[in-house]
Parts: sequence; structure tokens; C-alpha cells
Amino acid sequence: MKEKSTSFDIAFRAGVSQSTVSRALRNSPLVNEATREKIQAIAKELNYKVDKNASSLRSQHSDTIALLLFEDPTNDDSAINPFFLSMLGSITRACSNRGYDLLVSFQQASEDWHADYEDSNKADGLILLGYGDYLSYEEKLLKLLDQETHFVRWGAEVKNLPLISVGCDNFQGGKEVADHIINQGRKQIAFLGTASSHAPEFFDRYKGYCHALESHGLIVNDRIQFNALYTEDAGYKAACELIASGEKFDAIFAACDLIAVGALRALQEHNITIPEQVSLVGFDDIAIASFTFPSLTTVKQDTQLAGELLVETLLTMIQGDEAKTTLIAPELVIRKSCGS
Amino acid sequence: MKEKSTSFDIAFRAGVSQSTVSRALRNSPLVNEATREKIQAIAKELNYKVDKNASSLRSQHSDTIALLLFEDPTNDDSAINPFFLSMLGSITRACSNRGYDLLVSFQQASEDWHADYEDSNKADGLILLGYGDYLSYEEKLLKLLDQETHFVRWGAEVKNLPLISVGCDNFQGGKEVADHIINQGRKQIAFLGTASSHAPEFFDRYKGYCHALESHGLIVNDRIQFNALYTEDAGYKAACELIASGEKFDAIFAACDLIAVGALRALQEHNITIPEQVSLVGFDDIAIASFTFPSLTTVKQDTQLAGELLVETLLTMIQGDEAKTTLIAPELVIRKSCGS
DNA sequence: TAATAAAATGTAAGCTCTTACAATGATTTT
DNA sequence: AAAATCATTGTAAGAGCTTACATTTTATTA
Repeated sequence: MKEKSTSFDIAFRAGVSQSTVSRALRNSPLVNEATREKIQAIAKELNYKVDKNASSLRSQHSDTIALLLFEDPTNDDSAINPFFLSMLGSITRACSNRGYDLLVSFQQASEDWHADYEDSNKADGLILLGYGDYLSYEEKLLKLLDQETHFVRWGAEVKNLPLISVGCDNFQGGKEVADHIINQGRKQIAFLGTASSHAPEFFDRYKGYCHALESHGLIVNDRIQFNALYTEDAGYKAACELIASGEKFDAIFAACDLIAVGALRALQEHNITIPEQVSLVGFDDIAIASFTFPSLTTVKQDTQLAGELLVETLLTMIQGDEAKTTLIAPELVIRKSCGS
Repeated sequence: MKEKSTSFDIAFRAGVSQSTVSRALRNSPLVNEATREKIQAIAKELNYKVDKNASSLRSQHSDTIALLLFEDPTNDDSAINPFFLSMLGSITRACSNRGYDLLVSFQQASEDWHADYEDSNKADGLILLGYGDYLSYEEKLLKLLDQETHFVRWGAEVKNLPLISVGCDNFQGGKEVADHIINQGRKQIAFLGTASSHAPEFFDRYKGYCHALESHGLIVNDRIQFNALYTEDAGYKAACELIASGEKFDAIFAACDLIAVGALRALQEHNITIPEQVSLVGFDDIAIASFTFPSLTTVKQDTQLAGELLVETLLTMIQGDEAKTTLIAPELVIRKSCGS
């Protein structure tokens, strides 16, 4: 690299002190307008940019936030759930709109990700993203809390921890799905996902589904509930198990679109027609959902809004203000897979 | 935040000088093993992390790279082409495998993105990503070159600029597509994309297509070539124009999958059957491609490899070694949309 | 016109590390 | 036993900025 100029070079050329340069470049009201313009002109001419490291070191904040995306360890490192990719996109935009830089990093929940970004002053705060088996890293969250690290999570609330998060109203979403299916006259609605707090989002969707069933006088049948986590493959397998079980079912509620897509494949391979014989509904509304055949009825989570909110909430915390957990309203998107 | 400990605190507790702490924490061979272990233990106990800003400032490198993703300005800020999202994922992984942090940022080609990241020492180098109308920012690339900034681009080579890039062999990909379609007996193959150097990738695909046509004794017919850039909407519109033109065609080569998906929609709305009446082929192999109905024949670009290569190449340059431009082999993925 | 207030600039400390260089003690060589 | 070598540690100088505080200049008021 060529020799870089420093604020001293600018100061020398402008005939002022270095501190005045520093102030001028940050548009401090303390400096005379003429002086400031002169300094900024010289800076531009020399291609000068304030050194981020020096600046952050001195001021003790980096105007940077770090996004930690937790990957599904069962997933062989290739595809990331498109839903999170979409979140990533909106978070990136939200940051840039606010003049913040964004550090992105993929993590395994099991690894030593906590205690890194903010402690080393790489970032002023963290966003934690991923379908969360928060149980498996509750201990790390506690440490984060203990260190007074600023962070927000995407996802469900965690029982009795005072965590700030932004999430979708999964219970409501699950309820709307089940209501809709029931209103279409289906009675045996299988659930593909997980009814355990290891996947709190799925669990909440499941609870909403149960609630709807019960309020329509239907009973929840365990024998048509099969476990599946996050991936298309898992969905495929769960659906195969469901079919093989011999249990009757006339609808499937998949806990996320990827699972639904896998289930769709399984159903088609078994020549089960959708929506005639079986209704299928997913959750997330990833791009793929509108292209499957038949197109997939699902629940849209507004990722654009979610990204904004996550960043907004985190910045509030960084500023030292009180932030609170927000719930985003889900939106049922009706397509062909449930015989609209 | 709580009071953070510094290397001096560690030094005090360990009864050594601060410089020894600094060495110990970076596993310098200069320090005695017993001393090092003691220091590292204390550091761990105090939750100490080396301050990234101080470290980068002093050493003049940040072990960080910046990814600039150029958005299509015609796109109203919502969706990013899934292909690039996939690249983003693989780049993130490649960085983290090498212990580098990654700064991600979306940019409009028109804006003042150059001269920022490396000049301010935020990053040691840049990766430029996006379907590139490099003409529109040639001037900025020149400035980057002039400033001796380290950067790699994803995409086609640019005429006579000495730019290092990693790209797909688009010519070859276009050729394979056309060869395949022709071998299936189709003769009037429309092209939806752009035959201009404003979108060099598309142009190369087009040239490959032309080459294949000619080598099979077919002539390239301008009247069934319609402009479309990057988006599904553009693909839809271009296909509509094609249909409205009244020209005969029995196949469509779309310059990217999103265009193909748009074209698919247009064809279906006009009750044109695929692949019976018209074969349809795309490019990129985004996730959606395998879910359309019929599933989309396309050309896969290995994003996993591409990410690795981009990072690898950039790091080579950062180390001061000679790096060279690489071309990735395209792979034709045959599905149902061209009547395999 | 002197006293006071306001605006603009300068001085210097310090943010936390890395690293060249100097110093120490232990070990080996002659 | 003195000289030379090696391993380990310490000393101190920045890297380039921000900011509290001091100072100067200019405008305002009595």
C-alpha cells in the first residue's frame, strides 16, 4: 500500500492543529465553518479516511454490530435455511441505514462464540440468530448477561431469563394455520416438527395448533406428530414415517417451510394428492414456497420488519436505554396446497 | 459494561511484564511454556480478550475482510438474488475457516463505496460481488487499483483492466445450454437477458449460446432476443414481449434463474406448455430451480468453491503474493423443463 | 474602555496493544 | 574460569485517533 496520510498531514496542510482536524472531520459544532470546509477539502484531496481502529480504540466504541448466525449442526455445512438468509439481508440493510458496520459470522451453538465480539471491542453489540435450542447454550447466554454484553436474539422468549428478543408470534401463527385447515373441513391434522422446548419456536407453533384443535372440539393425536428439525431432509423422513405409520391424516402442518417441502416430496412419491387427499401448510414463507407445486400455504414472518426491529432494539440497548422484547404478527399466506 | 481488564491487569497478576503477556497470548515461541500457560489461565479466568482495535492499530492489519454486495438499483430494496445470498454464505464460511472476520455491506454501484474499507483500516482487503455493470464504476475500480487496495471481484473479466477475479466460465455454460437444447431438436431458441457488455456475465453466456448455434449451422435470430436484467419481473416482462412479438420459438434460454422463473410464469399464463411446446433453461441453479413445475434445467455454479476461491485469492494478495484470475467450470443440471 | 462572555483553537494525555531493542540469567564452549 | 551463546523477560516507543482542559481571539456588555 501507498503511504497513508494521517490527520497530522491534514493539519499541517491546513495550518491548524491535529485536534481541530479531528473535530472538523466529525462535523463538530466547535469548529468554524470555513475551517471545516477547508479541512474537509484537503482530506478529500488526499484520500484521507479516519482510521477506524484508532478511532474506536480511543472512543471505546466501534459503531459496528456483530451478527452471529447459529447453524444447524446436523446440516452438513452446505445450505443455510433461506429464511435466515433473508433475515441476514434485512439486518445488513438496517445496519447500513444507521451507519453501522456489520460483522457476520456463522457459529455452532456448541462452540465458544460467547465472550468474543464485544469483549474484544470488535462490536458494540450482538444479534443472535438461528432456530434456537437455547437450552444447549443457556449457560453461555447467562455469561453474556453476566458480562453485561449488549445483545438481542431472534426467536421465542426463554422461560425465566431476562433476555431481550424479537420474534414472531409463533403461537398465534400456529393457531391461524390450524384454524384455517379445520375450517376447510379437515380433522386429522398431522404435525411435523417438534413438541419440545429444544426448539421453542416449533413448540410455540405446536401449542397454537393444539389450542386451535381443542377450541374446535378436536383432540390432539400424538400418533400423527413426528419429529423433524429445520431441514428438508428431516421433513421428508418425518412424512415417510407418518405415511408408514398407517395412521389416518388429511392434513399436515409442517413447523417450517423446509420441512413442508420435504414432506411434499414424500407425499408425491407416495402418490398422495395435494390438496385433495392431504392439505399441507408450512411456516416462514421462504421464496421457494410460492414455487412448489402446488404452491405452499404458509405463514409469513416479515423479515424486513424483523431486521429493522432487531437492529433498532440493539441500538437502544447500546445507547443505554431500556429496550423491550417485541413480537411480530404472523400473516397467513393462502396458496394452493391446502385447497384454498 | 463492567470494567474490562487489560493486558496490564494480567501482567500484574502473573507477575510479569505486559509485553510478556502480549507474547504469551499470541503463542509466541519467545515465551517459556510454563509462563505462557499461567498467563493464559489468568486471561481465561478474567474473561480477558485482546482488544481488537488496539491490536489492529498497532500491527496495522485487522485480519478482517469486507464483502461489498452490489445491489441491483432497479430492485426496490426487498429481495436479493438468492444466488448471491448463497455466495455470501460460502464466503462467510471460508473467512471463518481462516480466522478472518467478515464485514458485510450492501452498496449501490453508484455510491461512494470505494476508498472506504481498506483506507480506514477496517479491512485488509475487499471482495466485490454482484452482477456487474462494471462499466458504470470502472472509474472507481481504477481508483482502487491506484490506491493499491487489495480486492477480488466475482464475475467476468473486464477488457483491459488488470483486475483479479474469480468467475464462472459463462461462455462455456451458455454453450452447453444451447448445445443441449439443440440436441433435443429445438431450433428456435430465444434468449432472455442482455447481449451487451453492461452485464458481462450475461453477455458471455449469450456469446456461448451464439457459438453453439453457429456450430450447429443455426443462425442467431435477434428478433427472439429480449432484454431482461436479474429479476423475476424482468423475466416475466421479457417473456411476455417475446410471446407478443408473434415470432416463432420452441425454447428459451434465460440468462439467470430468476429470469427463467419469471418467464415460466409468463408462459404458463399464456397456456404454453413446458417442455412440450417450449423448452426452458436458466442459469445459476438457485434453490428455487428444483422446485418449479416443471423443475428447471439450469447451469450450476459451484458457490461453495467460488467462496473459497475468492477468499483464498484475496488472502494471497494481502500476503503480497501474486494472485491470478480463476475460472470455475459450469455444470449443466438437467431437469424437467427442457424435456430431458 | 475595561470587564465579561462566547467562539474557536491548541495542548497533551491516553485508549490498548505490538515489537524493536536492551538486559538478564542460565547454559555451553574453549 | 572467562567467553560466548541461548532462552527468556523487560523497557519503552509508538500506531492514529478523541477529548478534557487550557488558551487565545473575537464579540458583547456595562
